[in-house]
Amino acid sequence: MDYQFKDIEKKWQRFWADHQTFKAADKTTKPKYYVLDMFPYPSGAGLHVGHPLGYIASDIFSRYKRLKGFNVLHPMGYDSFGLPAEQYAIQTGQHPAITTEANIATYRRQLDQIGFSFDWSREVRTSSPDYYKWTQWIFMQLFNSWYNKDADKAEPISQLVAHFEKNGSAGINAVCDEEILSFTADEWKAKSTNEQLAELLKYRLTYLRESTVNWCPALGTVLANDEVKDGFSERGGFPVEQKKMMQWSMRITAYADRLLKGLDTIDWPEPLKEMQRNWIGKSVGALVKFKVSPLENGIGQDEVIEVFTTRADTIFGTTFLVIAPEHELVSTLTTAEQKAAIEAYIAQAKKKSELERMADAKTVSGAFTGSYAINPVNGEKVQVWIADYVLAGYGTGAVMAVPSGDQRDYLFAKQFNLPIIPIIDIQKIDNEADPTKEGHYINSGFINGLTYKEATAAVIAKLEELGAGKAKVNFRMRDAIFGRQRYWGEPVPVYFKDGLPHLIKESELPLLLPEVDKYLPTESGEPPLARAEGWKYEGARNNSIGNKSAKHAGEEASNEAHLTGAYRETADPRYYELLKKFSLENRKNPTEAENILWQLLRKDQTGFKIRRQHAIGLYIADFVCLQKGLVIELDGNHHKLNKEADDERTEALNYFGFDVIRITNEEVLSNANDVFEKIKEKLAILEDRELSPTQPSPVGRALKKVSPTGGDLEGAIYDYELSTMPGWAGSSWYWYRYMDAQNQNEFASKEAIEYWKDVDLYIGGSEHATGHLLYSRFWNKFLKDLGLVVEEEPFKKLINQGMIQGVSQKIHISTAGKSNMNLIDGLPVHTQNTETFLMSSDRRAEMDSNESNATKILYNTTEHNVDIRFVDSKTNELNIREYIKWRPEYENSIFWCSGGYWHKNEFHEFENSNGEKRFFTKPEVEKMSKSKFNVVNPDDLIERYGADTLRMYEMFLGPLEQSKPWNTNGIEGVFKFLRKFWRLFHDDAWNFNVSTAEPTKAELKSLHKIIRKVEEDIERFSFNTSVSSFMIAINELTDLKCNKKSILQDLVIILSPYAPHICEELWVMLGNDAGTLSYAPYPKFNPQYLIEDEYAYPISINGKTKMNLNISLSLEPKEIEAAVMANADVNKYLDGKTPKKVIVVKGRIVNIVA
RNA sequence: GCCCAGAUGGCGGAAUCGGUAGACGCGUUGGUCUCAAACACCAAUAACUUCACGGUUGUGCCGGUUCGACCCCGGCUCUGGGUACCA
Repeated sequence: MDYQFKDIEKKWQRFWADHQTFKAADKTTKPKYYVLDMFPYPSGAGLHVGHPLGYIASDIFSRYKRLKGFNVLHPMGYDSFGLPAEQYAIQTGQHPAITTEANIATYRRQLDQIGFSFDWSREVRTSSPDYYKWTQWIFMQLFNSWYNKDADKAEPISQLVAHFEKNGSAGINAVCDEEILSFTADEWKAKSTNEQLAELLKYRLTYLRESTVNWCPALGTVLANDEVKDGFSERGGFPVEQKKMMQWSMRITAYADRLLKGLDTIDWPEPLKEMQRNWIGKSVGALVKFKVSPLENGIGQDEVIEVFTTRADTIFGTTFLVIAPEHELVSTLTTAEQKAAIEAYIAQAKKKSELERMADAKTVSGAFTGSYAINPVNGEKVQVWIADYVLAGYGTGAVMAVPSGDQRDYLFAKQFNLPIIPIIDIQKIDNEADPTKEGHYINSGFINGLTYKEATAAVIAKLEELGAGKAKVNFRMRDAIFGRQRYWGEPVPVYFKDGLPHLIKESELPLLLPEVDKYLPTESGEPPLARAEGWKYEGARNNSIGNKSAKHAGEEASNEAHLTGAYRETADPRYYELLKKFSLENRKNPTEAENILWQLLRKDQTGFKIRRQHAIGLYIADFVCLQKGLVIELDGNHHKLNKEADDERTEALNYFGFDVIRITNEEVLSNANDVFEKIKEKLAILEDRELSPTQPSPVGRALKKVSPTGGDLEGAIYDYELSTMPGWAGSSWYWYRYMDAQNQNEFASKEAIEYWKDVDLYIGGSEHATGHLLYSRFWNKFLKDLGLVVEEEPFKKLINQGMIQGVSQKIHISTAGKSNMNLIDGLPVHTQNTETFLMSSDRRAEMDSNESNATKILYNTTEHNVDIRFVDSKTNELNIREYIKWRPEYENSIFWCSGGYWHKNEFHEFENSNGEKRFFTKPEVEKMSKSKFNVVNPDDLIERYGADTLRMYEMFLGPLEQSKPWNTNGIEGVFKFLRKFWRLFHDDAWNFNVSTAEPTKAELKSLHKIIRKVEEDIERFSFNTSVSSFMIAINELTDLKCNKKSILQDLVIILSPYAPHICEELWVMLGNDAGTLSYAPYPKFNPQYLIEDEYAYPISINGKTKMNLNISLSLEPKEIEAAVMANADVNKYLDGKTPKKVIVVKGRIVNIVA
């Protein structure tokens, strides 16, 4: 039978699934090999041909390693939390879990039909509670750890507490916040629990702090630095602004040095390592303190400006200081005369958006504060300026400006006429700064005459002696923000009590993601999780609730409230005592109006319970009916509030779900009964308020329940953290889960981790360079510090597969729509109000190069993408009929070619034209994407050629690591190759026909050439060249008419990683057991078969090859030279000249210098 | 601006250690088969030149090292990626 790829592929895919052929063993004597693909996000768009590229490479490698006798772990799963599903949920109301599920199904179907050898029994999904339980668990370990710089590793926070109890804060060398307290052991013990917790938060590896974040209003979330491009969100391209928010952060900076050093130990592409190095941004320099020269009024006394510099050696060239506009000393240092200028500058700098600042990078701006600082090494007074080229977030937010050595300082000095002092003898500073480190110092006090190295050491020593500075290493990398104001992510296993974060119990994991009515922030800007009803942590009840999920605890609480009818309201606990005091005082001293109204409202006279002076959030309502959610406010002399404040109260109360009616004191005093009736009416029409006493406060999340008149409800319910973890949380440890995916007790067992250790080969895109790949290394190092994993680096060898771009087809369409064209005397002519025209690319090019600008303007067109289905990829000819079906608005349009035009399916030829009748589009390489209509779907190709052809063709395209445009044109060549391979096993009538005869020398040579070649190629990940070699081998064997079983069987094994389906089929036809091919031993290369007696030496004269000469390989160079010189043809080329020299490289070449 | 990677026929690419540049595939051209088309098969295919044998040029550009350079060195140009007032 001919090669029936469809049946074969289906059959074997089912066989592999049914027999779990690729299940990795847990206990084995085989050496392990772990091949991993970067975690895919299952997007709704499905796969295009670019996606499987890396998977095919890793699959070939995995299959190859199995043949080589390794126990291979090659898993696949889904990074299934993330923005696209959530965006879709917002638009459609569809739960992201459902969308995700559907996307995964599509993804899986597409993966399966390519024939990957994944061990699906280990599949993981980050959005599954079984999985994110452990993401939350790792978060808890981070929370419970601090970084001990002396030990250079993370340690349990309990060790830190033990130290505090014994020695106080002395002797601790930690990576922590800047504002830590100093205390003795006794002082520590005297602190309240909350004070202690607040202090410990400054040390924890995951901690809360107010950070300036990239806030994207359109997405309603905070973005990581690498998710922001040029002031816009990478996803969606929405504007991003800076905003201060309380955020969870990860103290990745603790690991900065180890992350940097580790790069030298791993086999990754150099550009990728370089990106990480830049991102970490280590700079070695010094911290220098400049004392502020006090003003006449004494202001600035004792103030010090700290600067960071990498060129301490240039300190004598400092002619002014520049501090960031946001620097904390700006207001202190600004003199009265300069105040206006400084304020104006700050206002202007604030207004500038990120984008404008970037566009503006060349213009120099700044303002003088009026103050001076003193250079510690020479006592000179220098001016202190502010300028936005100094960034508040880097170093100390202040620089010592050395205009002779730093270009930005130089431009600044020129702009504002500040002095420029040369400090190195060979410095050339006439036109620009010269940052040289060569030469000897001048104008530099005690370092005059020294060289760079000597000077740097001398300056730092001097600074230390003066107490004015010290050597310091600075990192560009910032701690990573670890919260997203989003729904579709892991909940943070934290609740708040007294405004402080506490972990839930380990036994309560996973903290399930609650259901919400909408996937949007609340009206007050709280994250979507604030919408979850009854989603609260119930502290005191925990013991009785036991292991039940926290969501259940919340439900129970609200059920109970229903039973008792207890409508209760939340007061802000931070102000609870104060609020209680005020409300009691108010109650004791009511105004006259209040008193009158209270007599009418009390004791259920309205039919409902009314409370007075009751705290809600930060406010004390005059009267409130909690059941109906009605607040009655008395305005007048009592409150002395202006209208604005009243409105604010109303808004806040509305937010809590209350209606507010306002009554003036006069109304009550003049006619109390009318007011009473009005209130009764209002109460009658209002529905009962929903029993969800859980709305968060806009003033703070740390709410707890208090009774209406005060008094803490014991066993209170606490708020959970409402933000969720960022996308990188789940992917920062997933490779460990694959080692032991079903484990219910640990994220992975010790045995599994000790066996699999790390990823031997990791394949994926370089877009993860500063995100996933950095965070993963960070978490891995942390887990290692805790003794949970064994390797310092998780990904030993990494390969970036290149991007596959699409080829778009562009069409030129008249700009102004139906206004530009008419047909006059059979020629398209520009007039008004007629038809659109479309221009063939050759016509457009012709017009652009030959005709006047006026014509070009007249026939102005814009480029539009055409679906590539309507274009012949070889000729770029557009199928106009099909195109019109797709875009019916162009049904009556004119399709203008170089030799005429098409109109309503008729071609009108121009007179005397020899131009084209065909309508061409313009191909252009760009990103493959649905919106560009240039997506090539692997499903279509598999339908036409089969998975084996697709796999081999993707590899054949070119080097794995190189980016390249997809072009389907060559795929037939690969298909032909497979068919030719199939043919080797069959006679002319397609009957299976294999001979058991002994192979010939030539056949063995072909076989062993390919065995060695493929082995070498796979080991260096050069898959494209091995496909070529297969073609050569099959061509050779076809020429030899080889159908020897011993040759073909080995060939089946070595080809099977590339084209597994056809090989499985042939393997069985050759008489082997089904399913044994995947673990067959790789054929052993025998160099004996390649030994030659003769070699066709290329003979070159002066380096130019002229001819080949067969010479025995046993001859030595001298003999070869003699043989060559004796040859008649060689002498013909020499044309009588005597050679000056003859170079002979045995087995390589002969070169005659004439 | 800085850092990194790359540039080879009409196209994708090969040349693994400084040793025959253009393997393999696509496309194109010619041929066989066919009533015809498709498929399949055979042959040619870097450019220039020559009826042909052959000759000349040729791996982005300029120069160097070497018996010999796509490969090593120096200086540029262009393309792609990363990154940015980082002190």
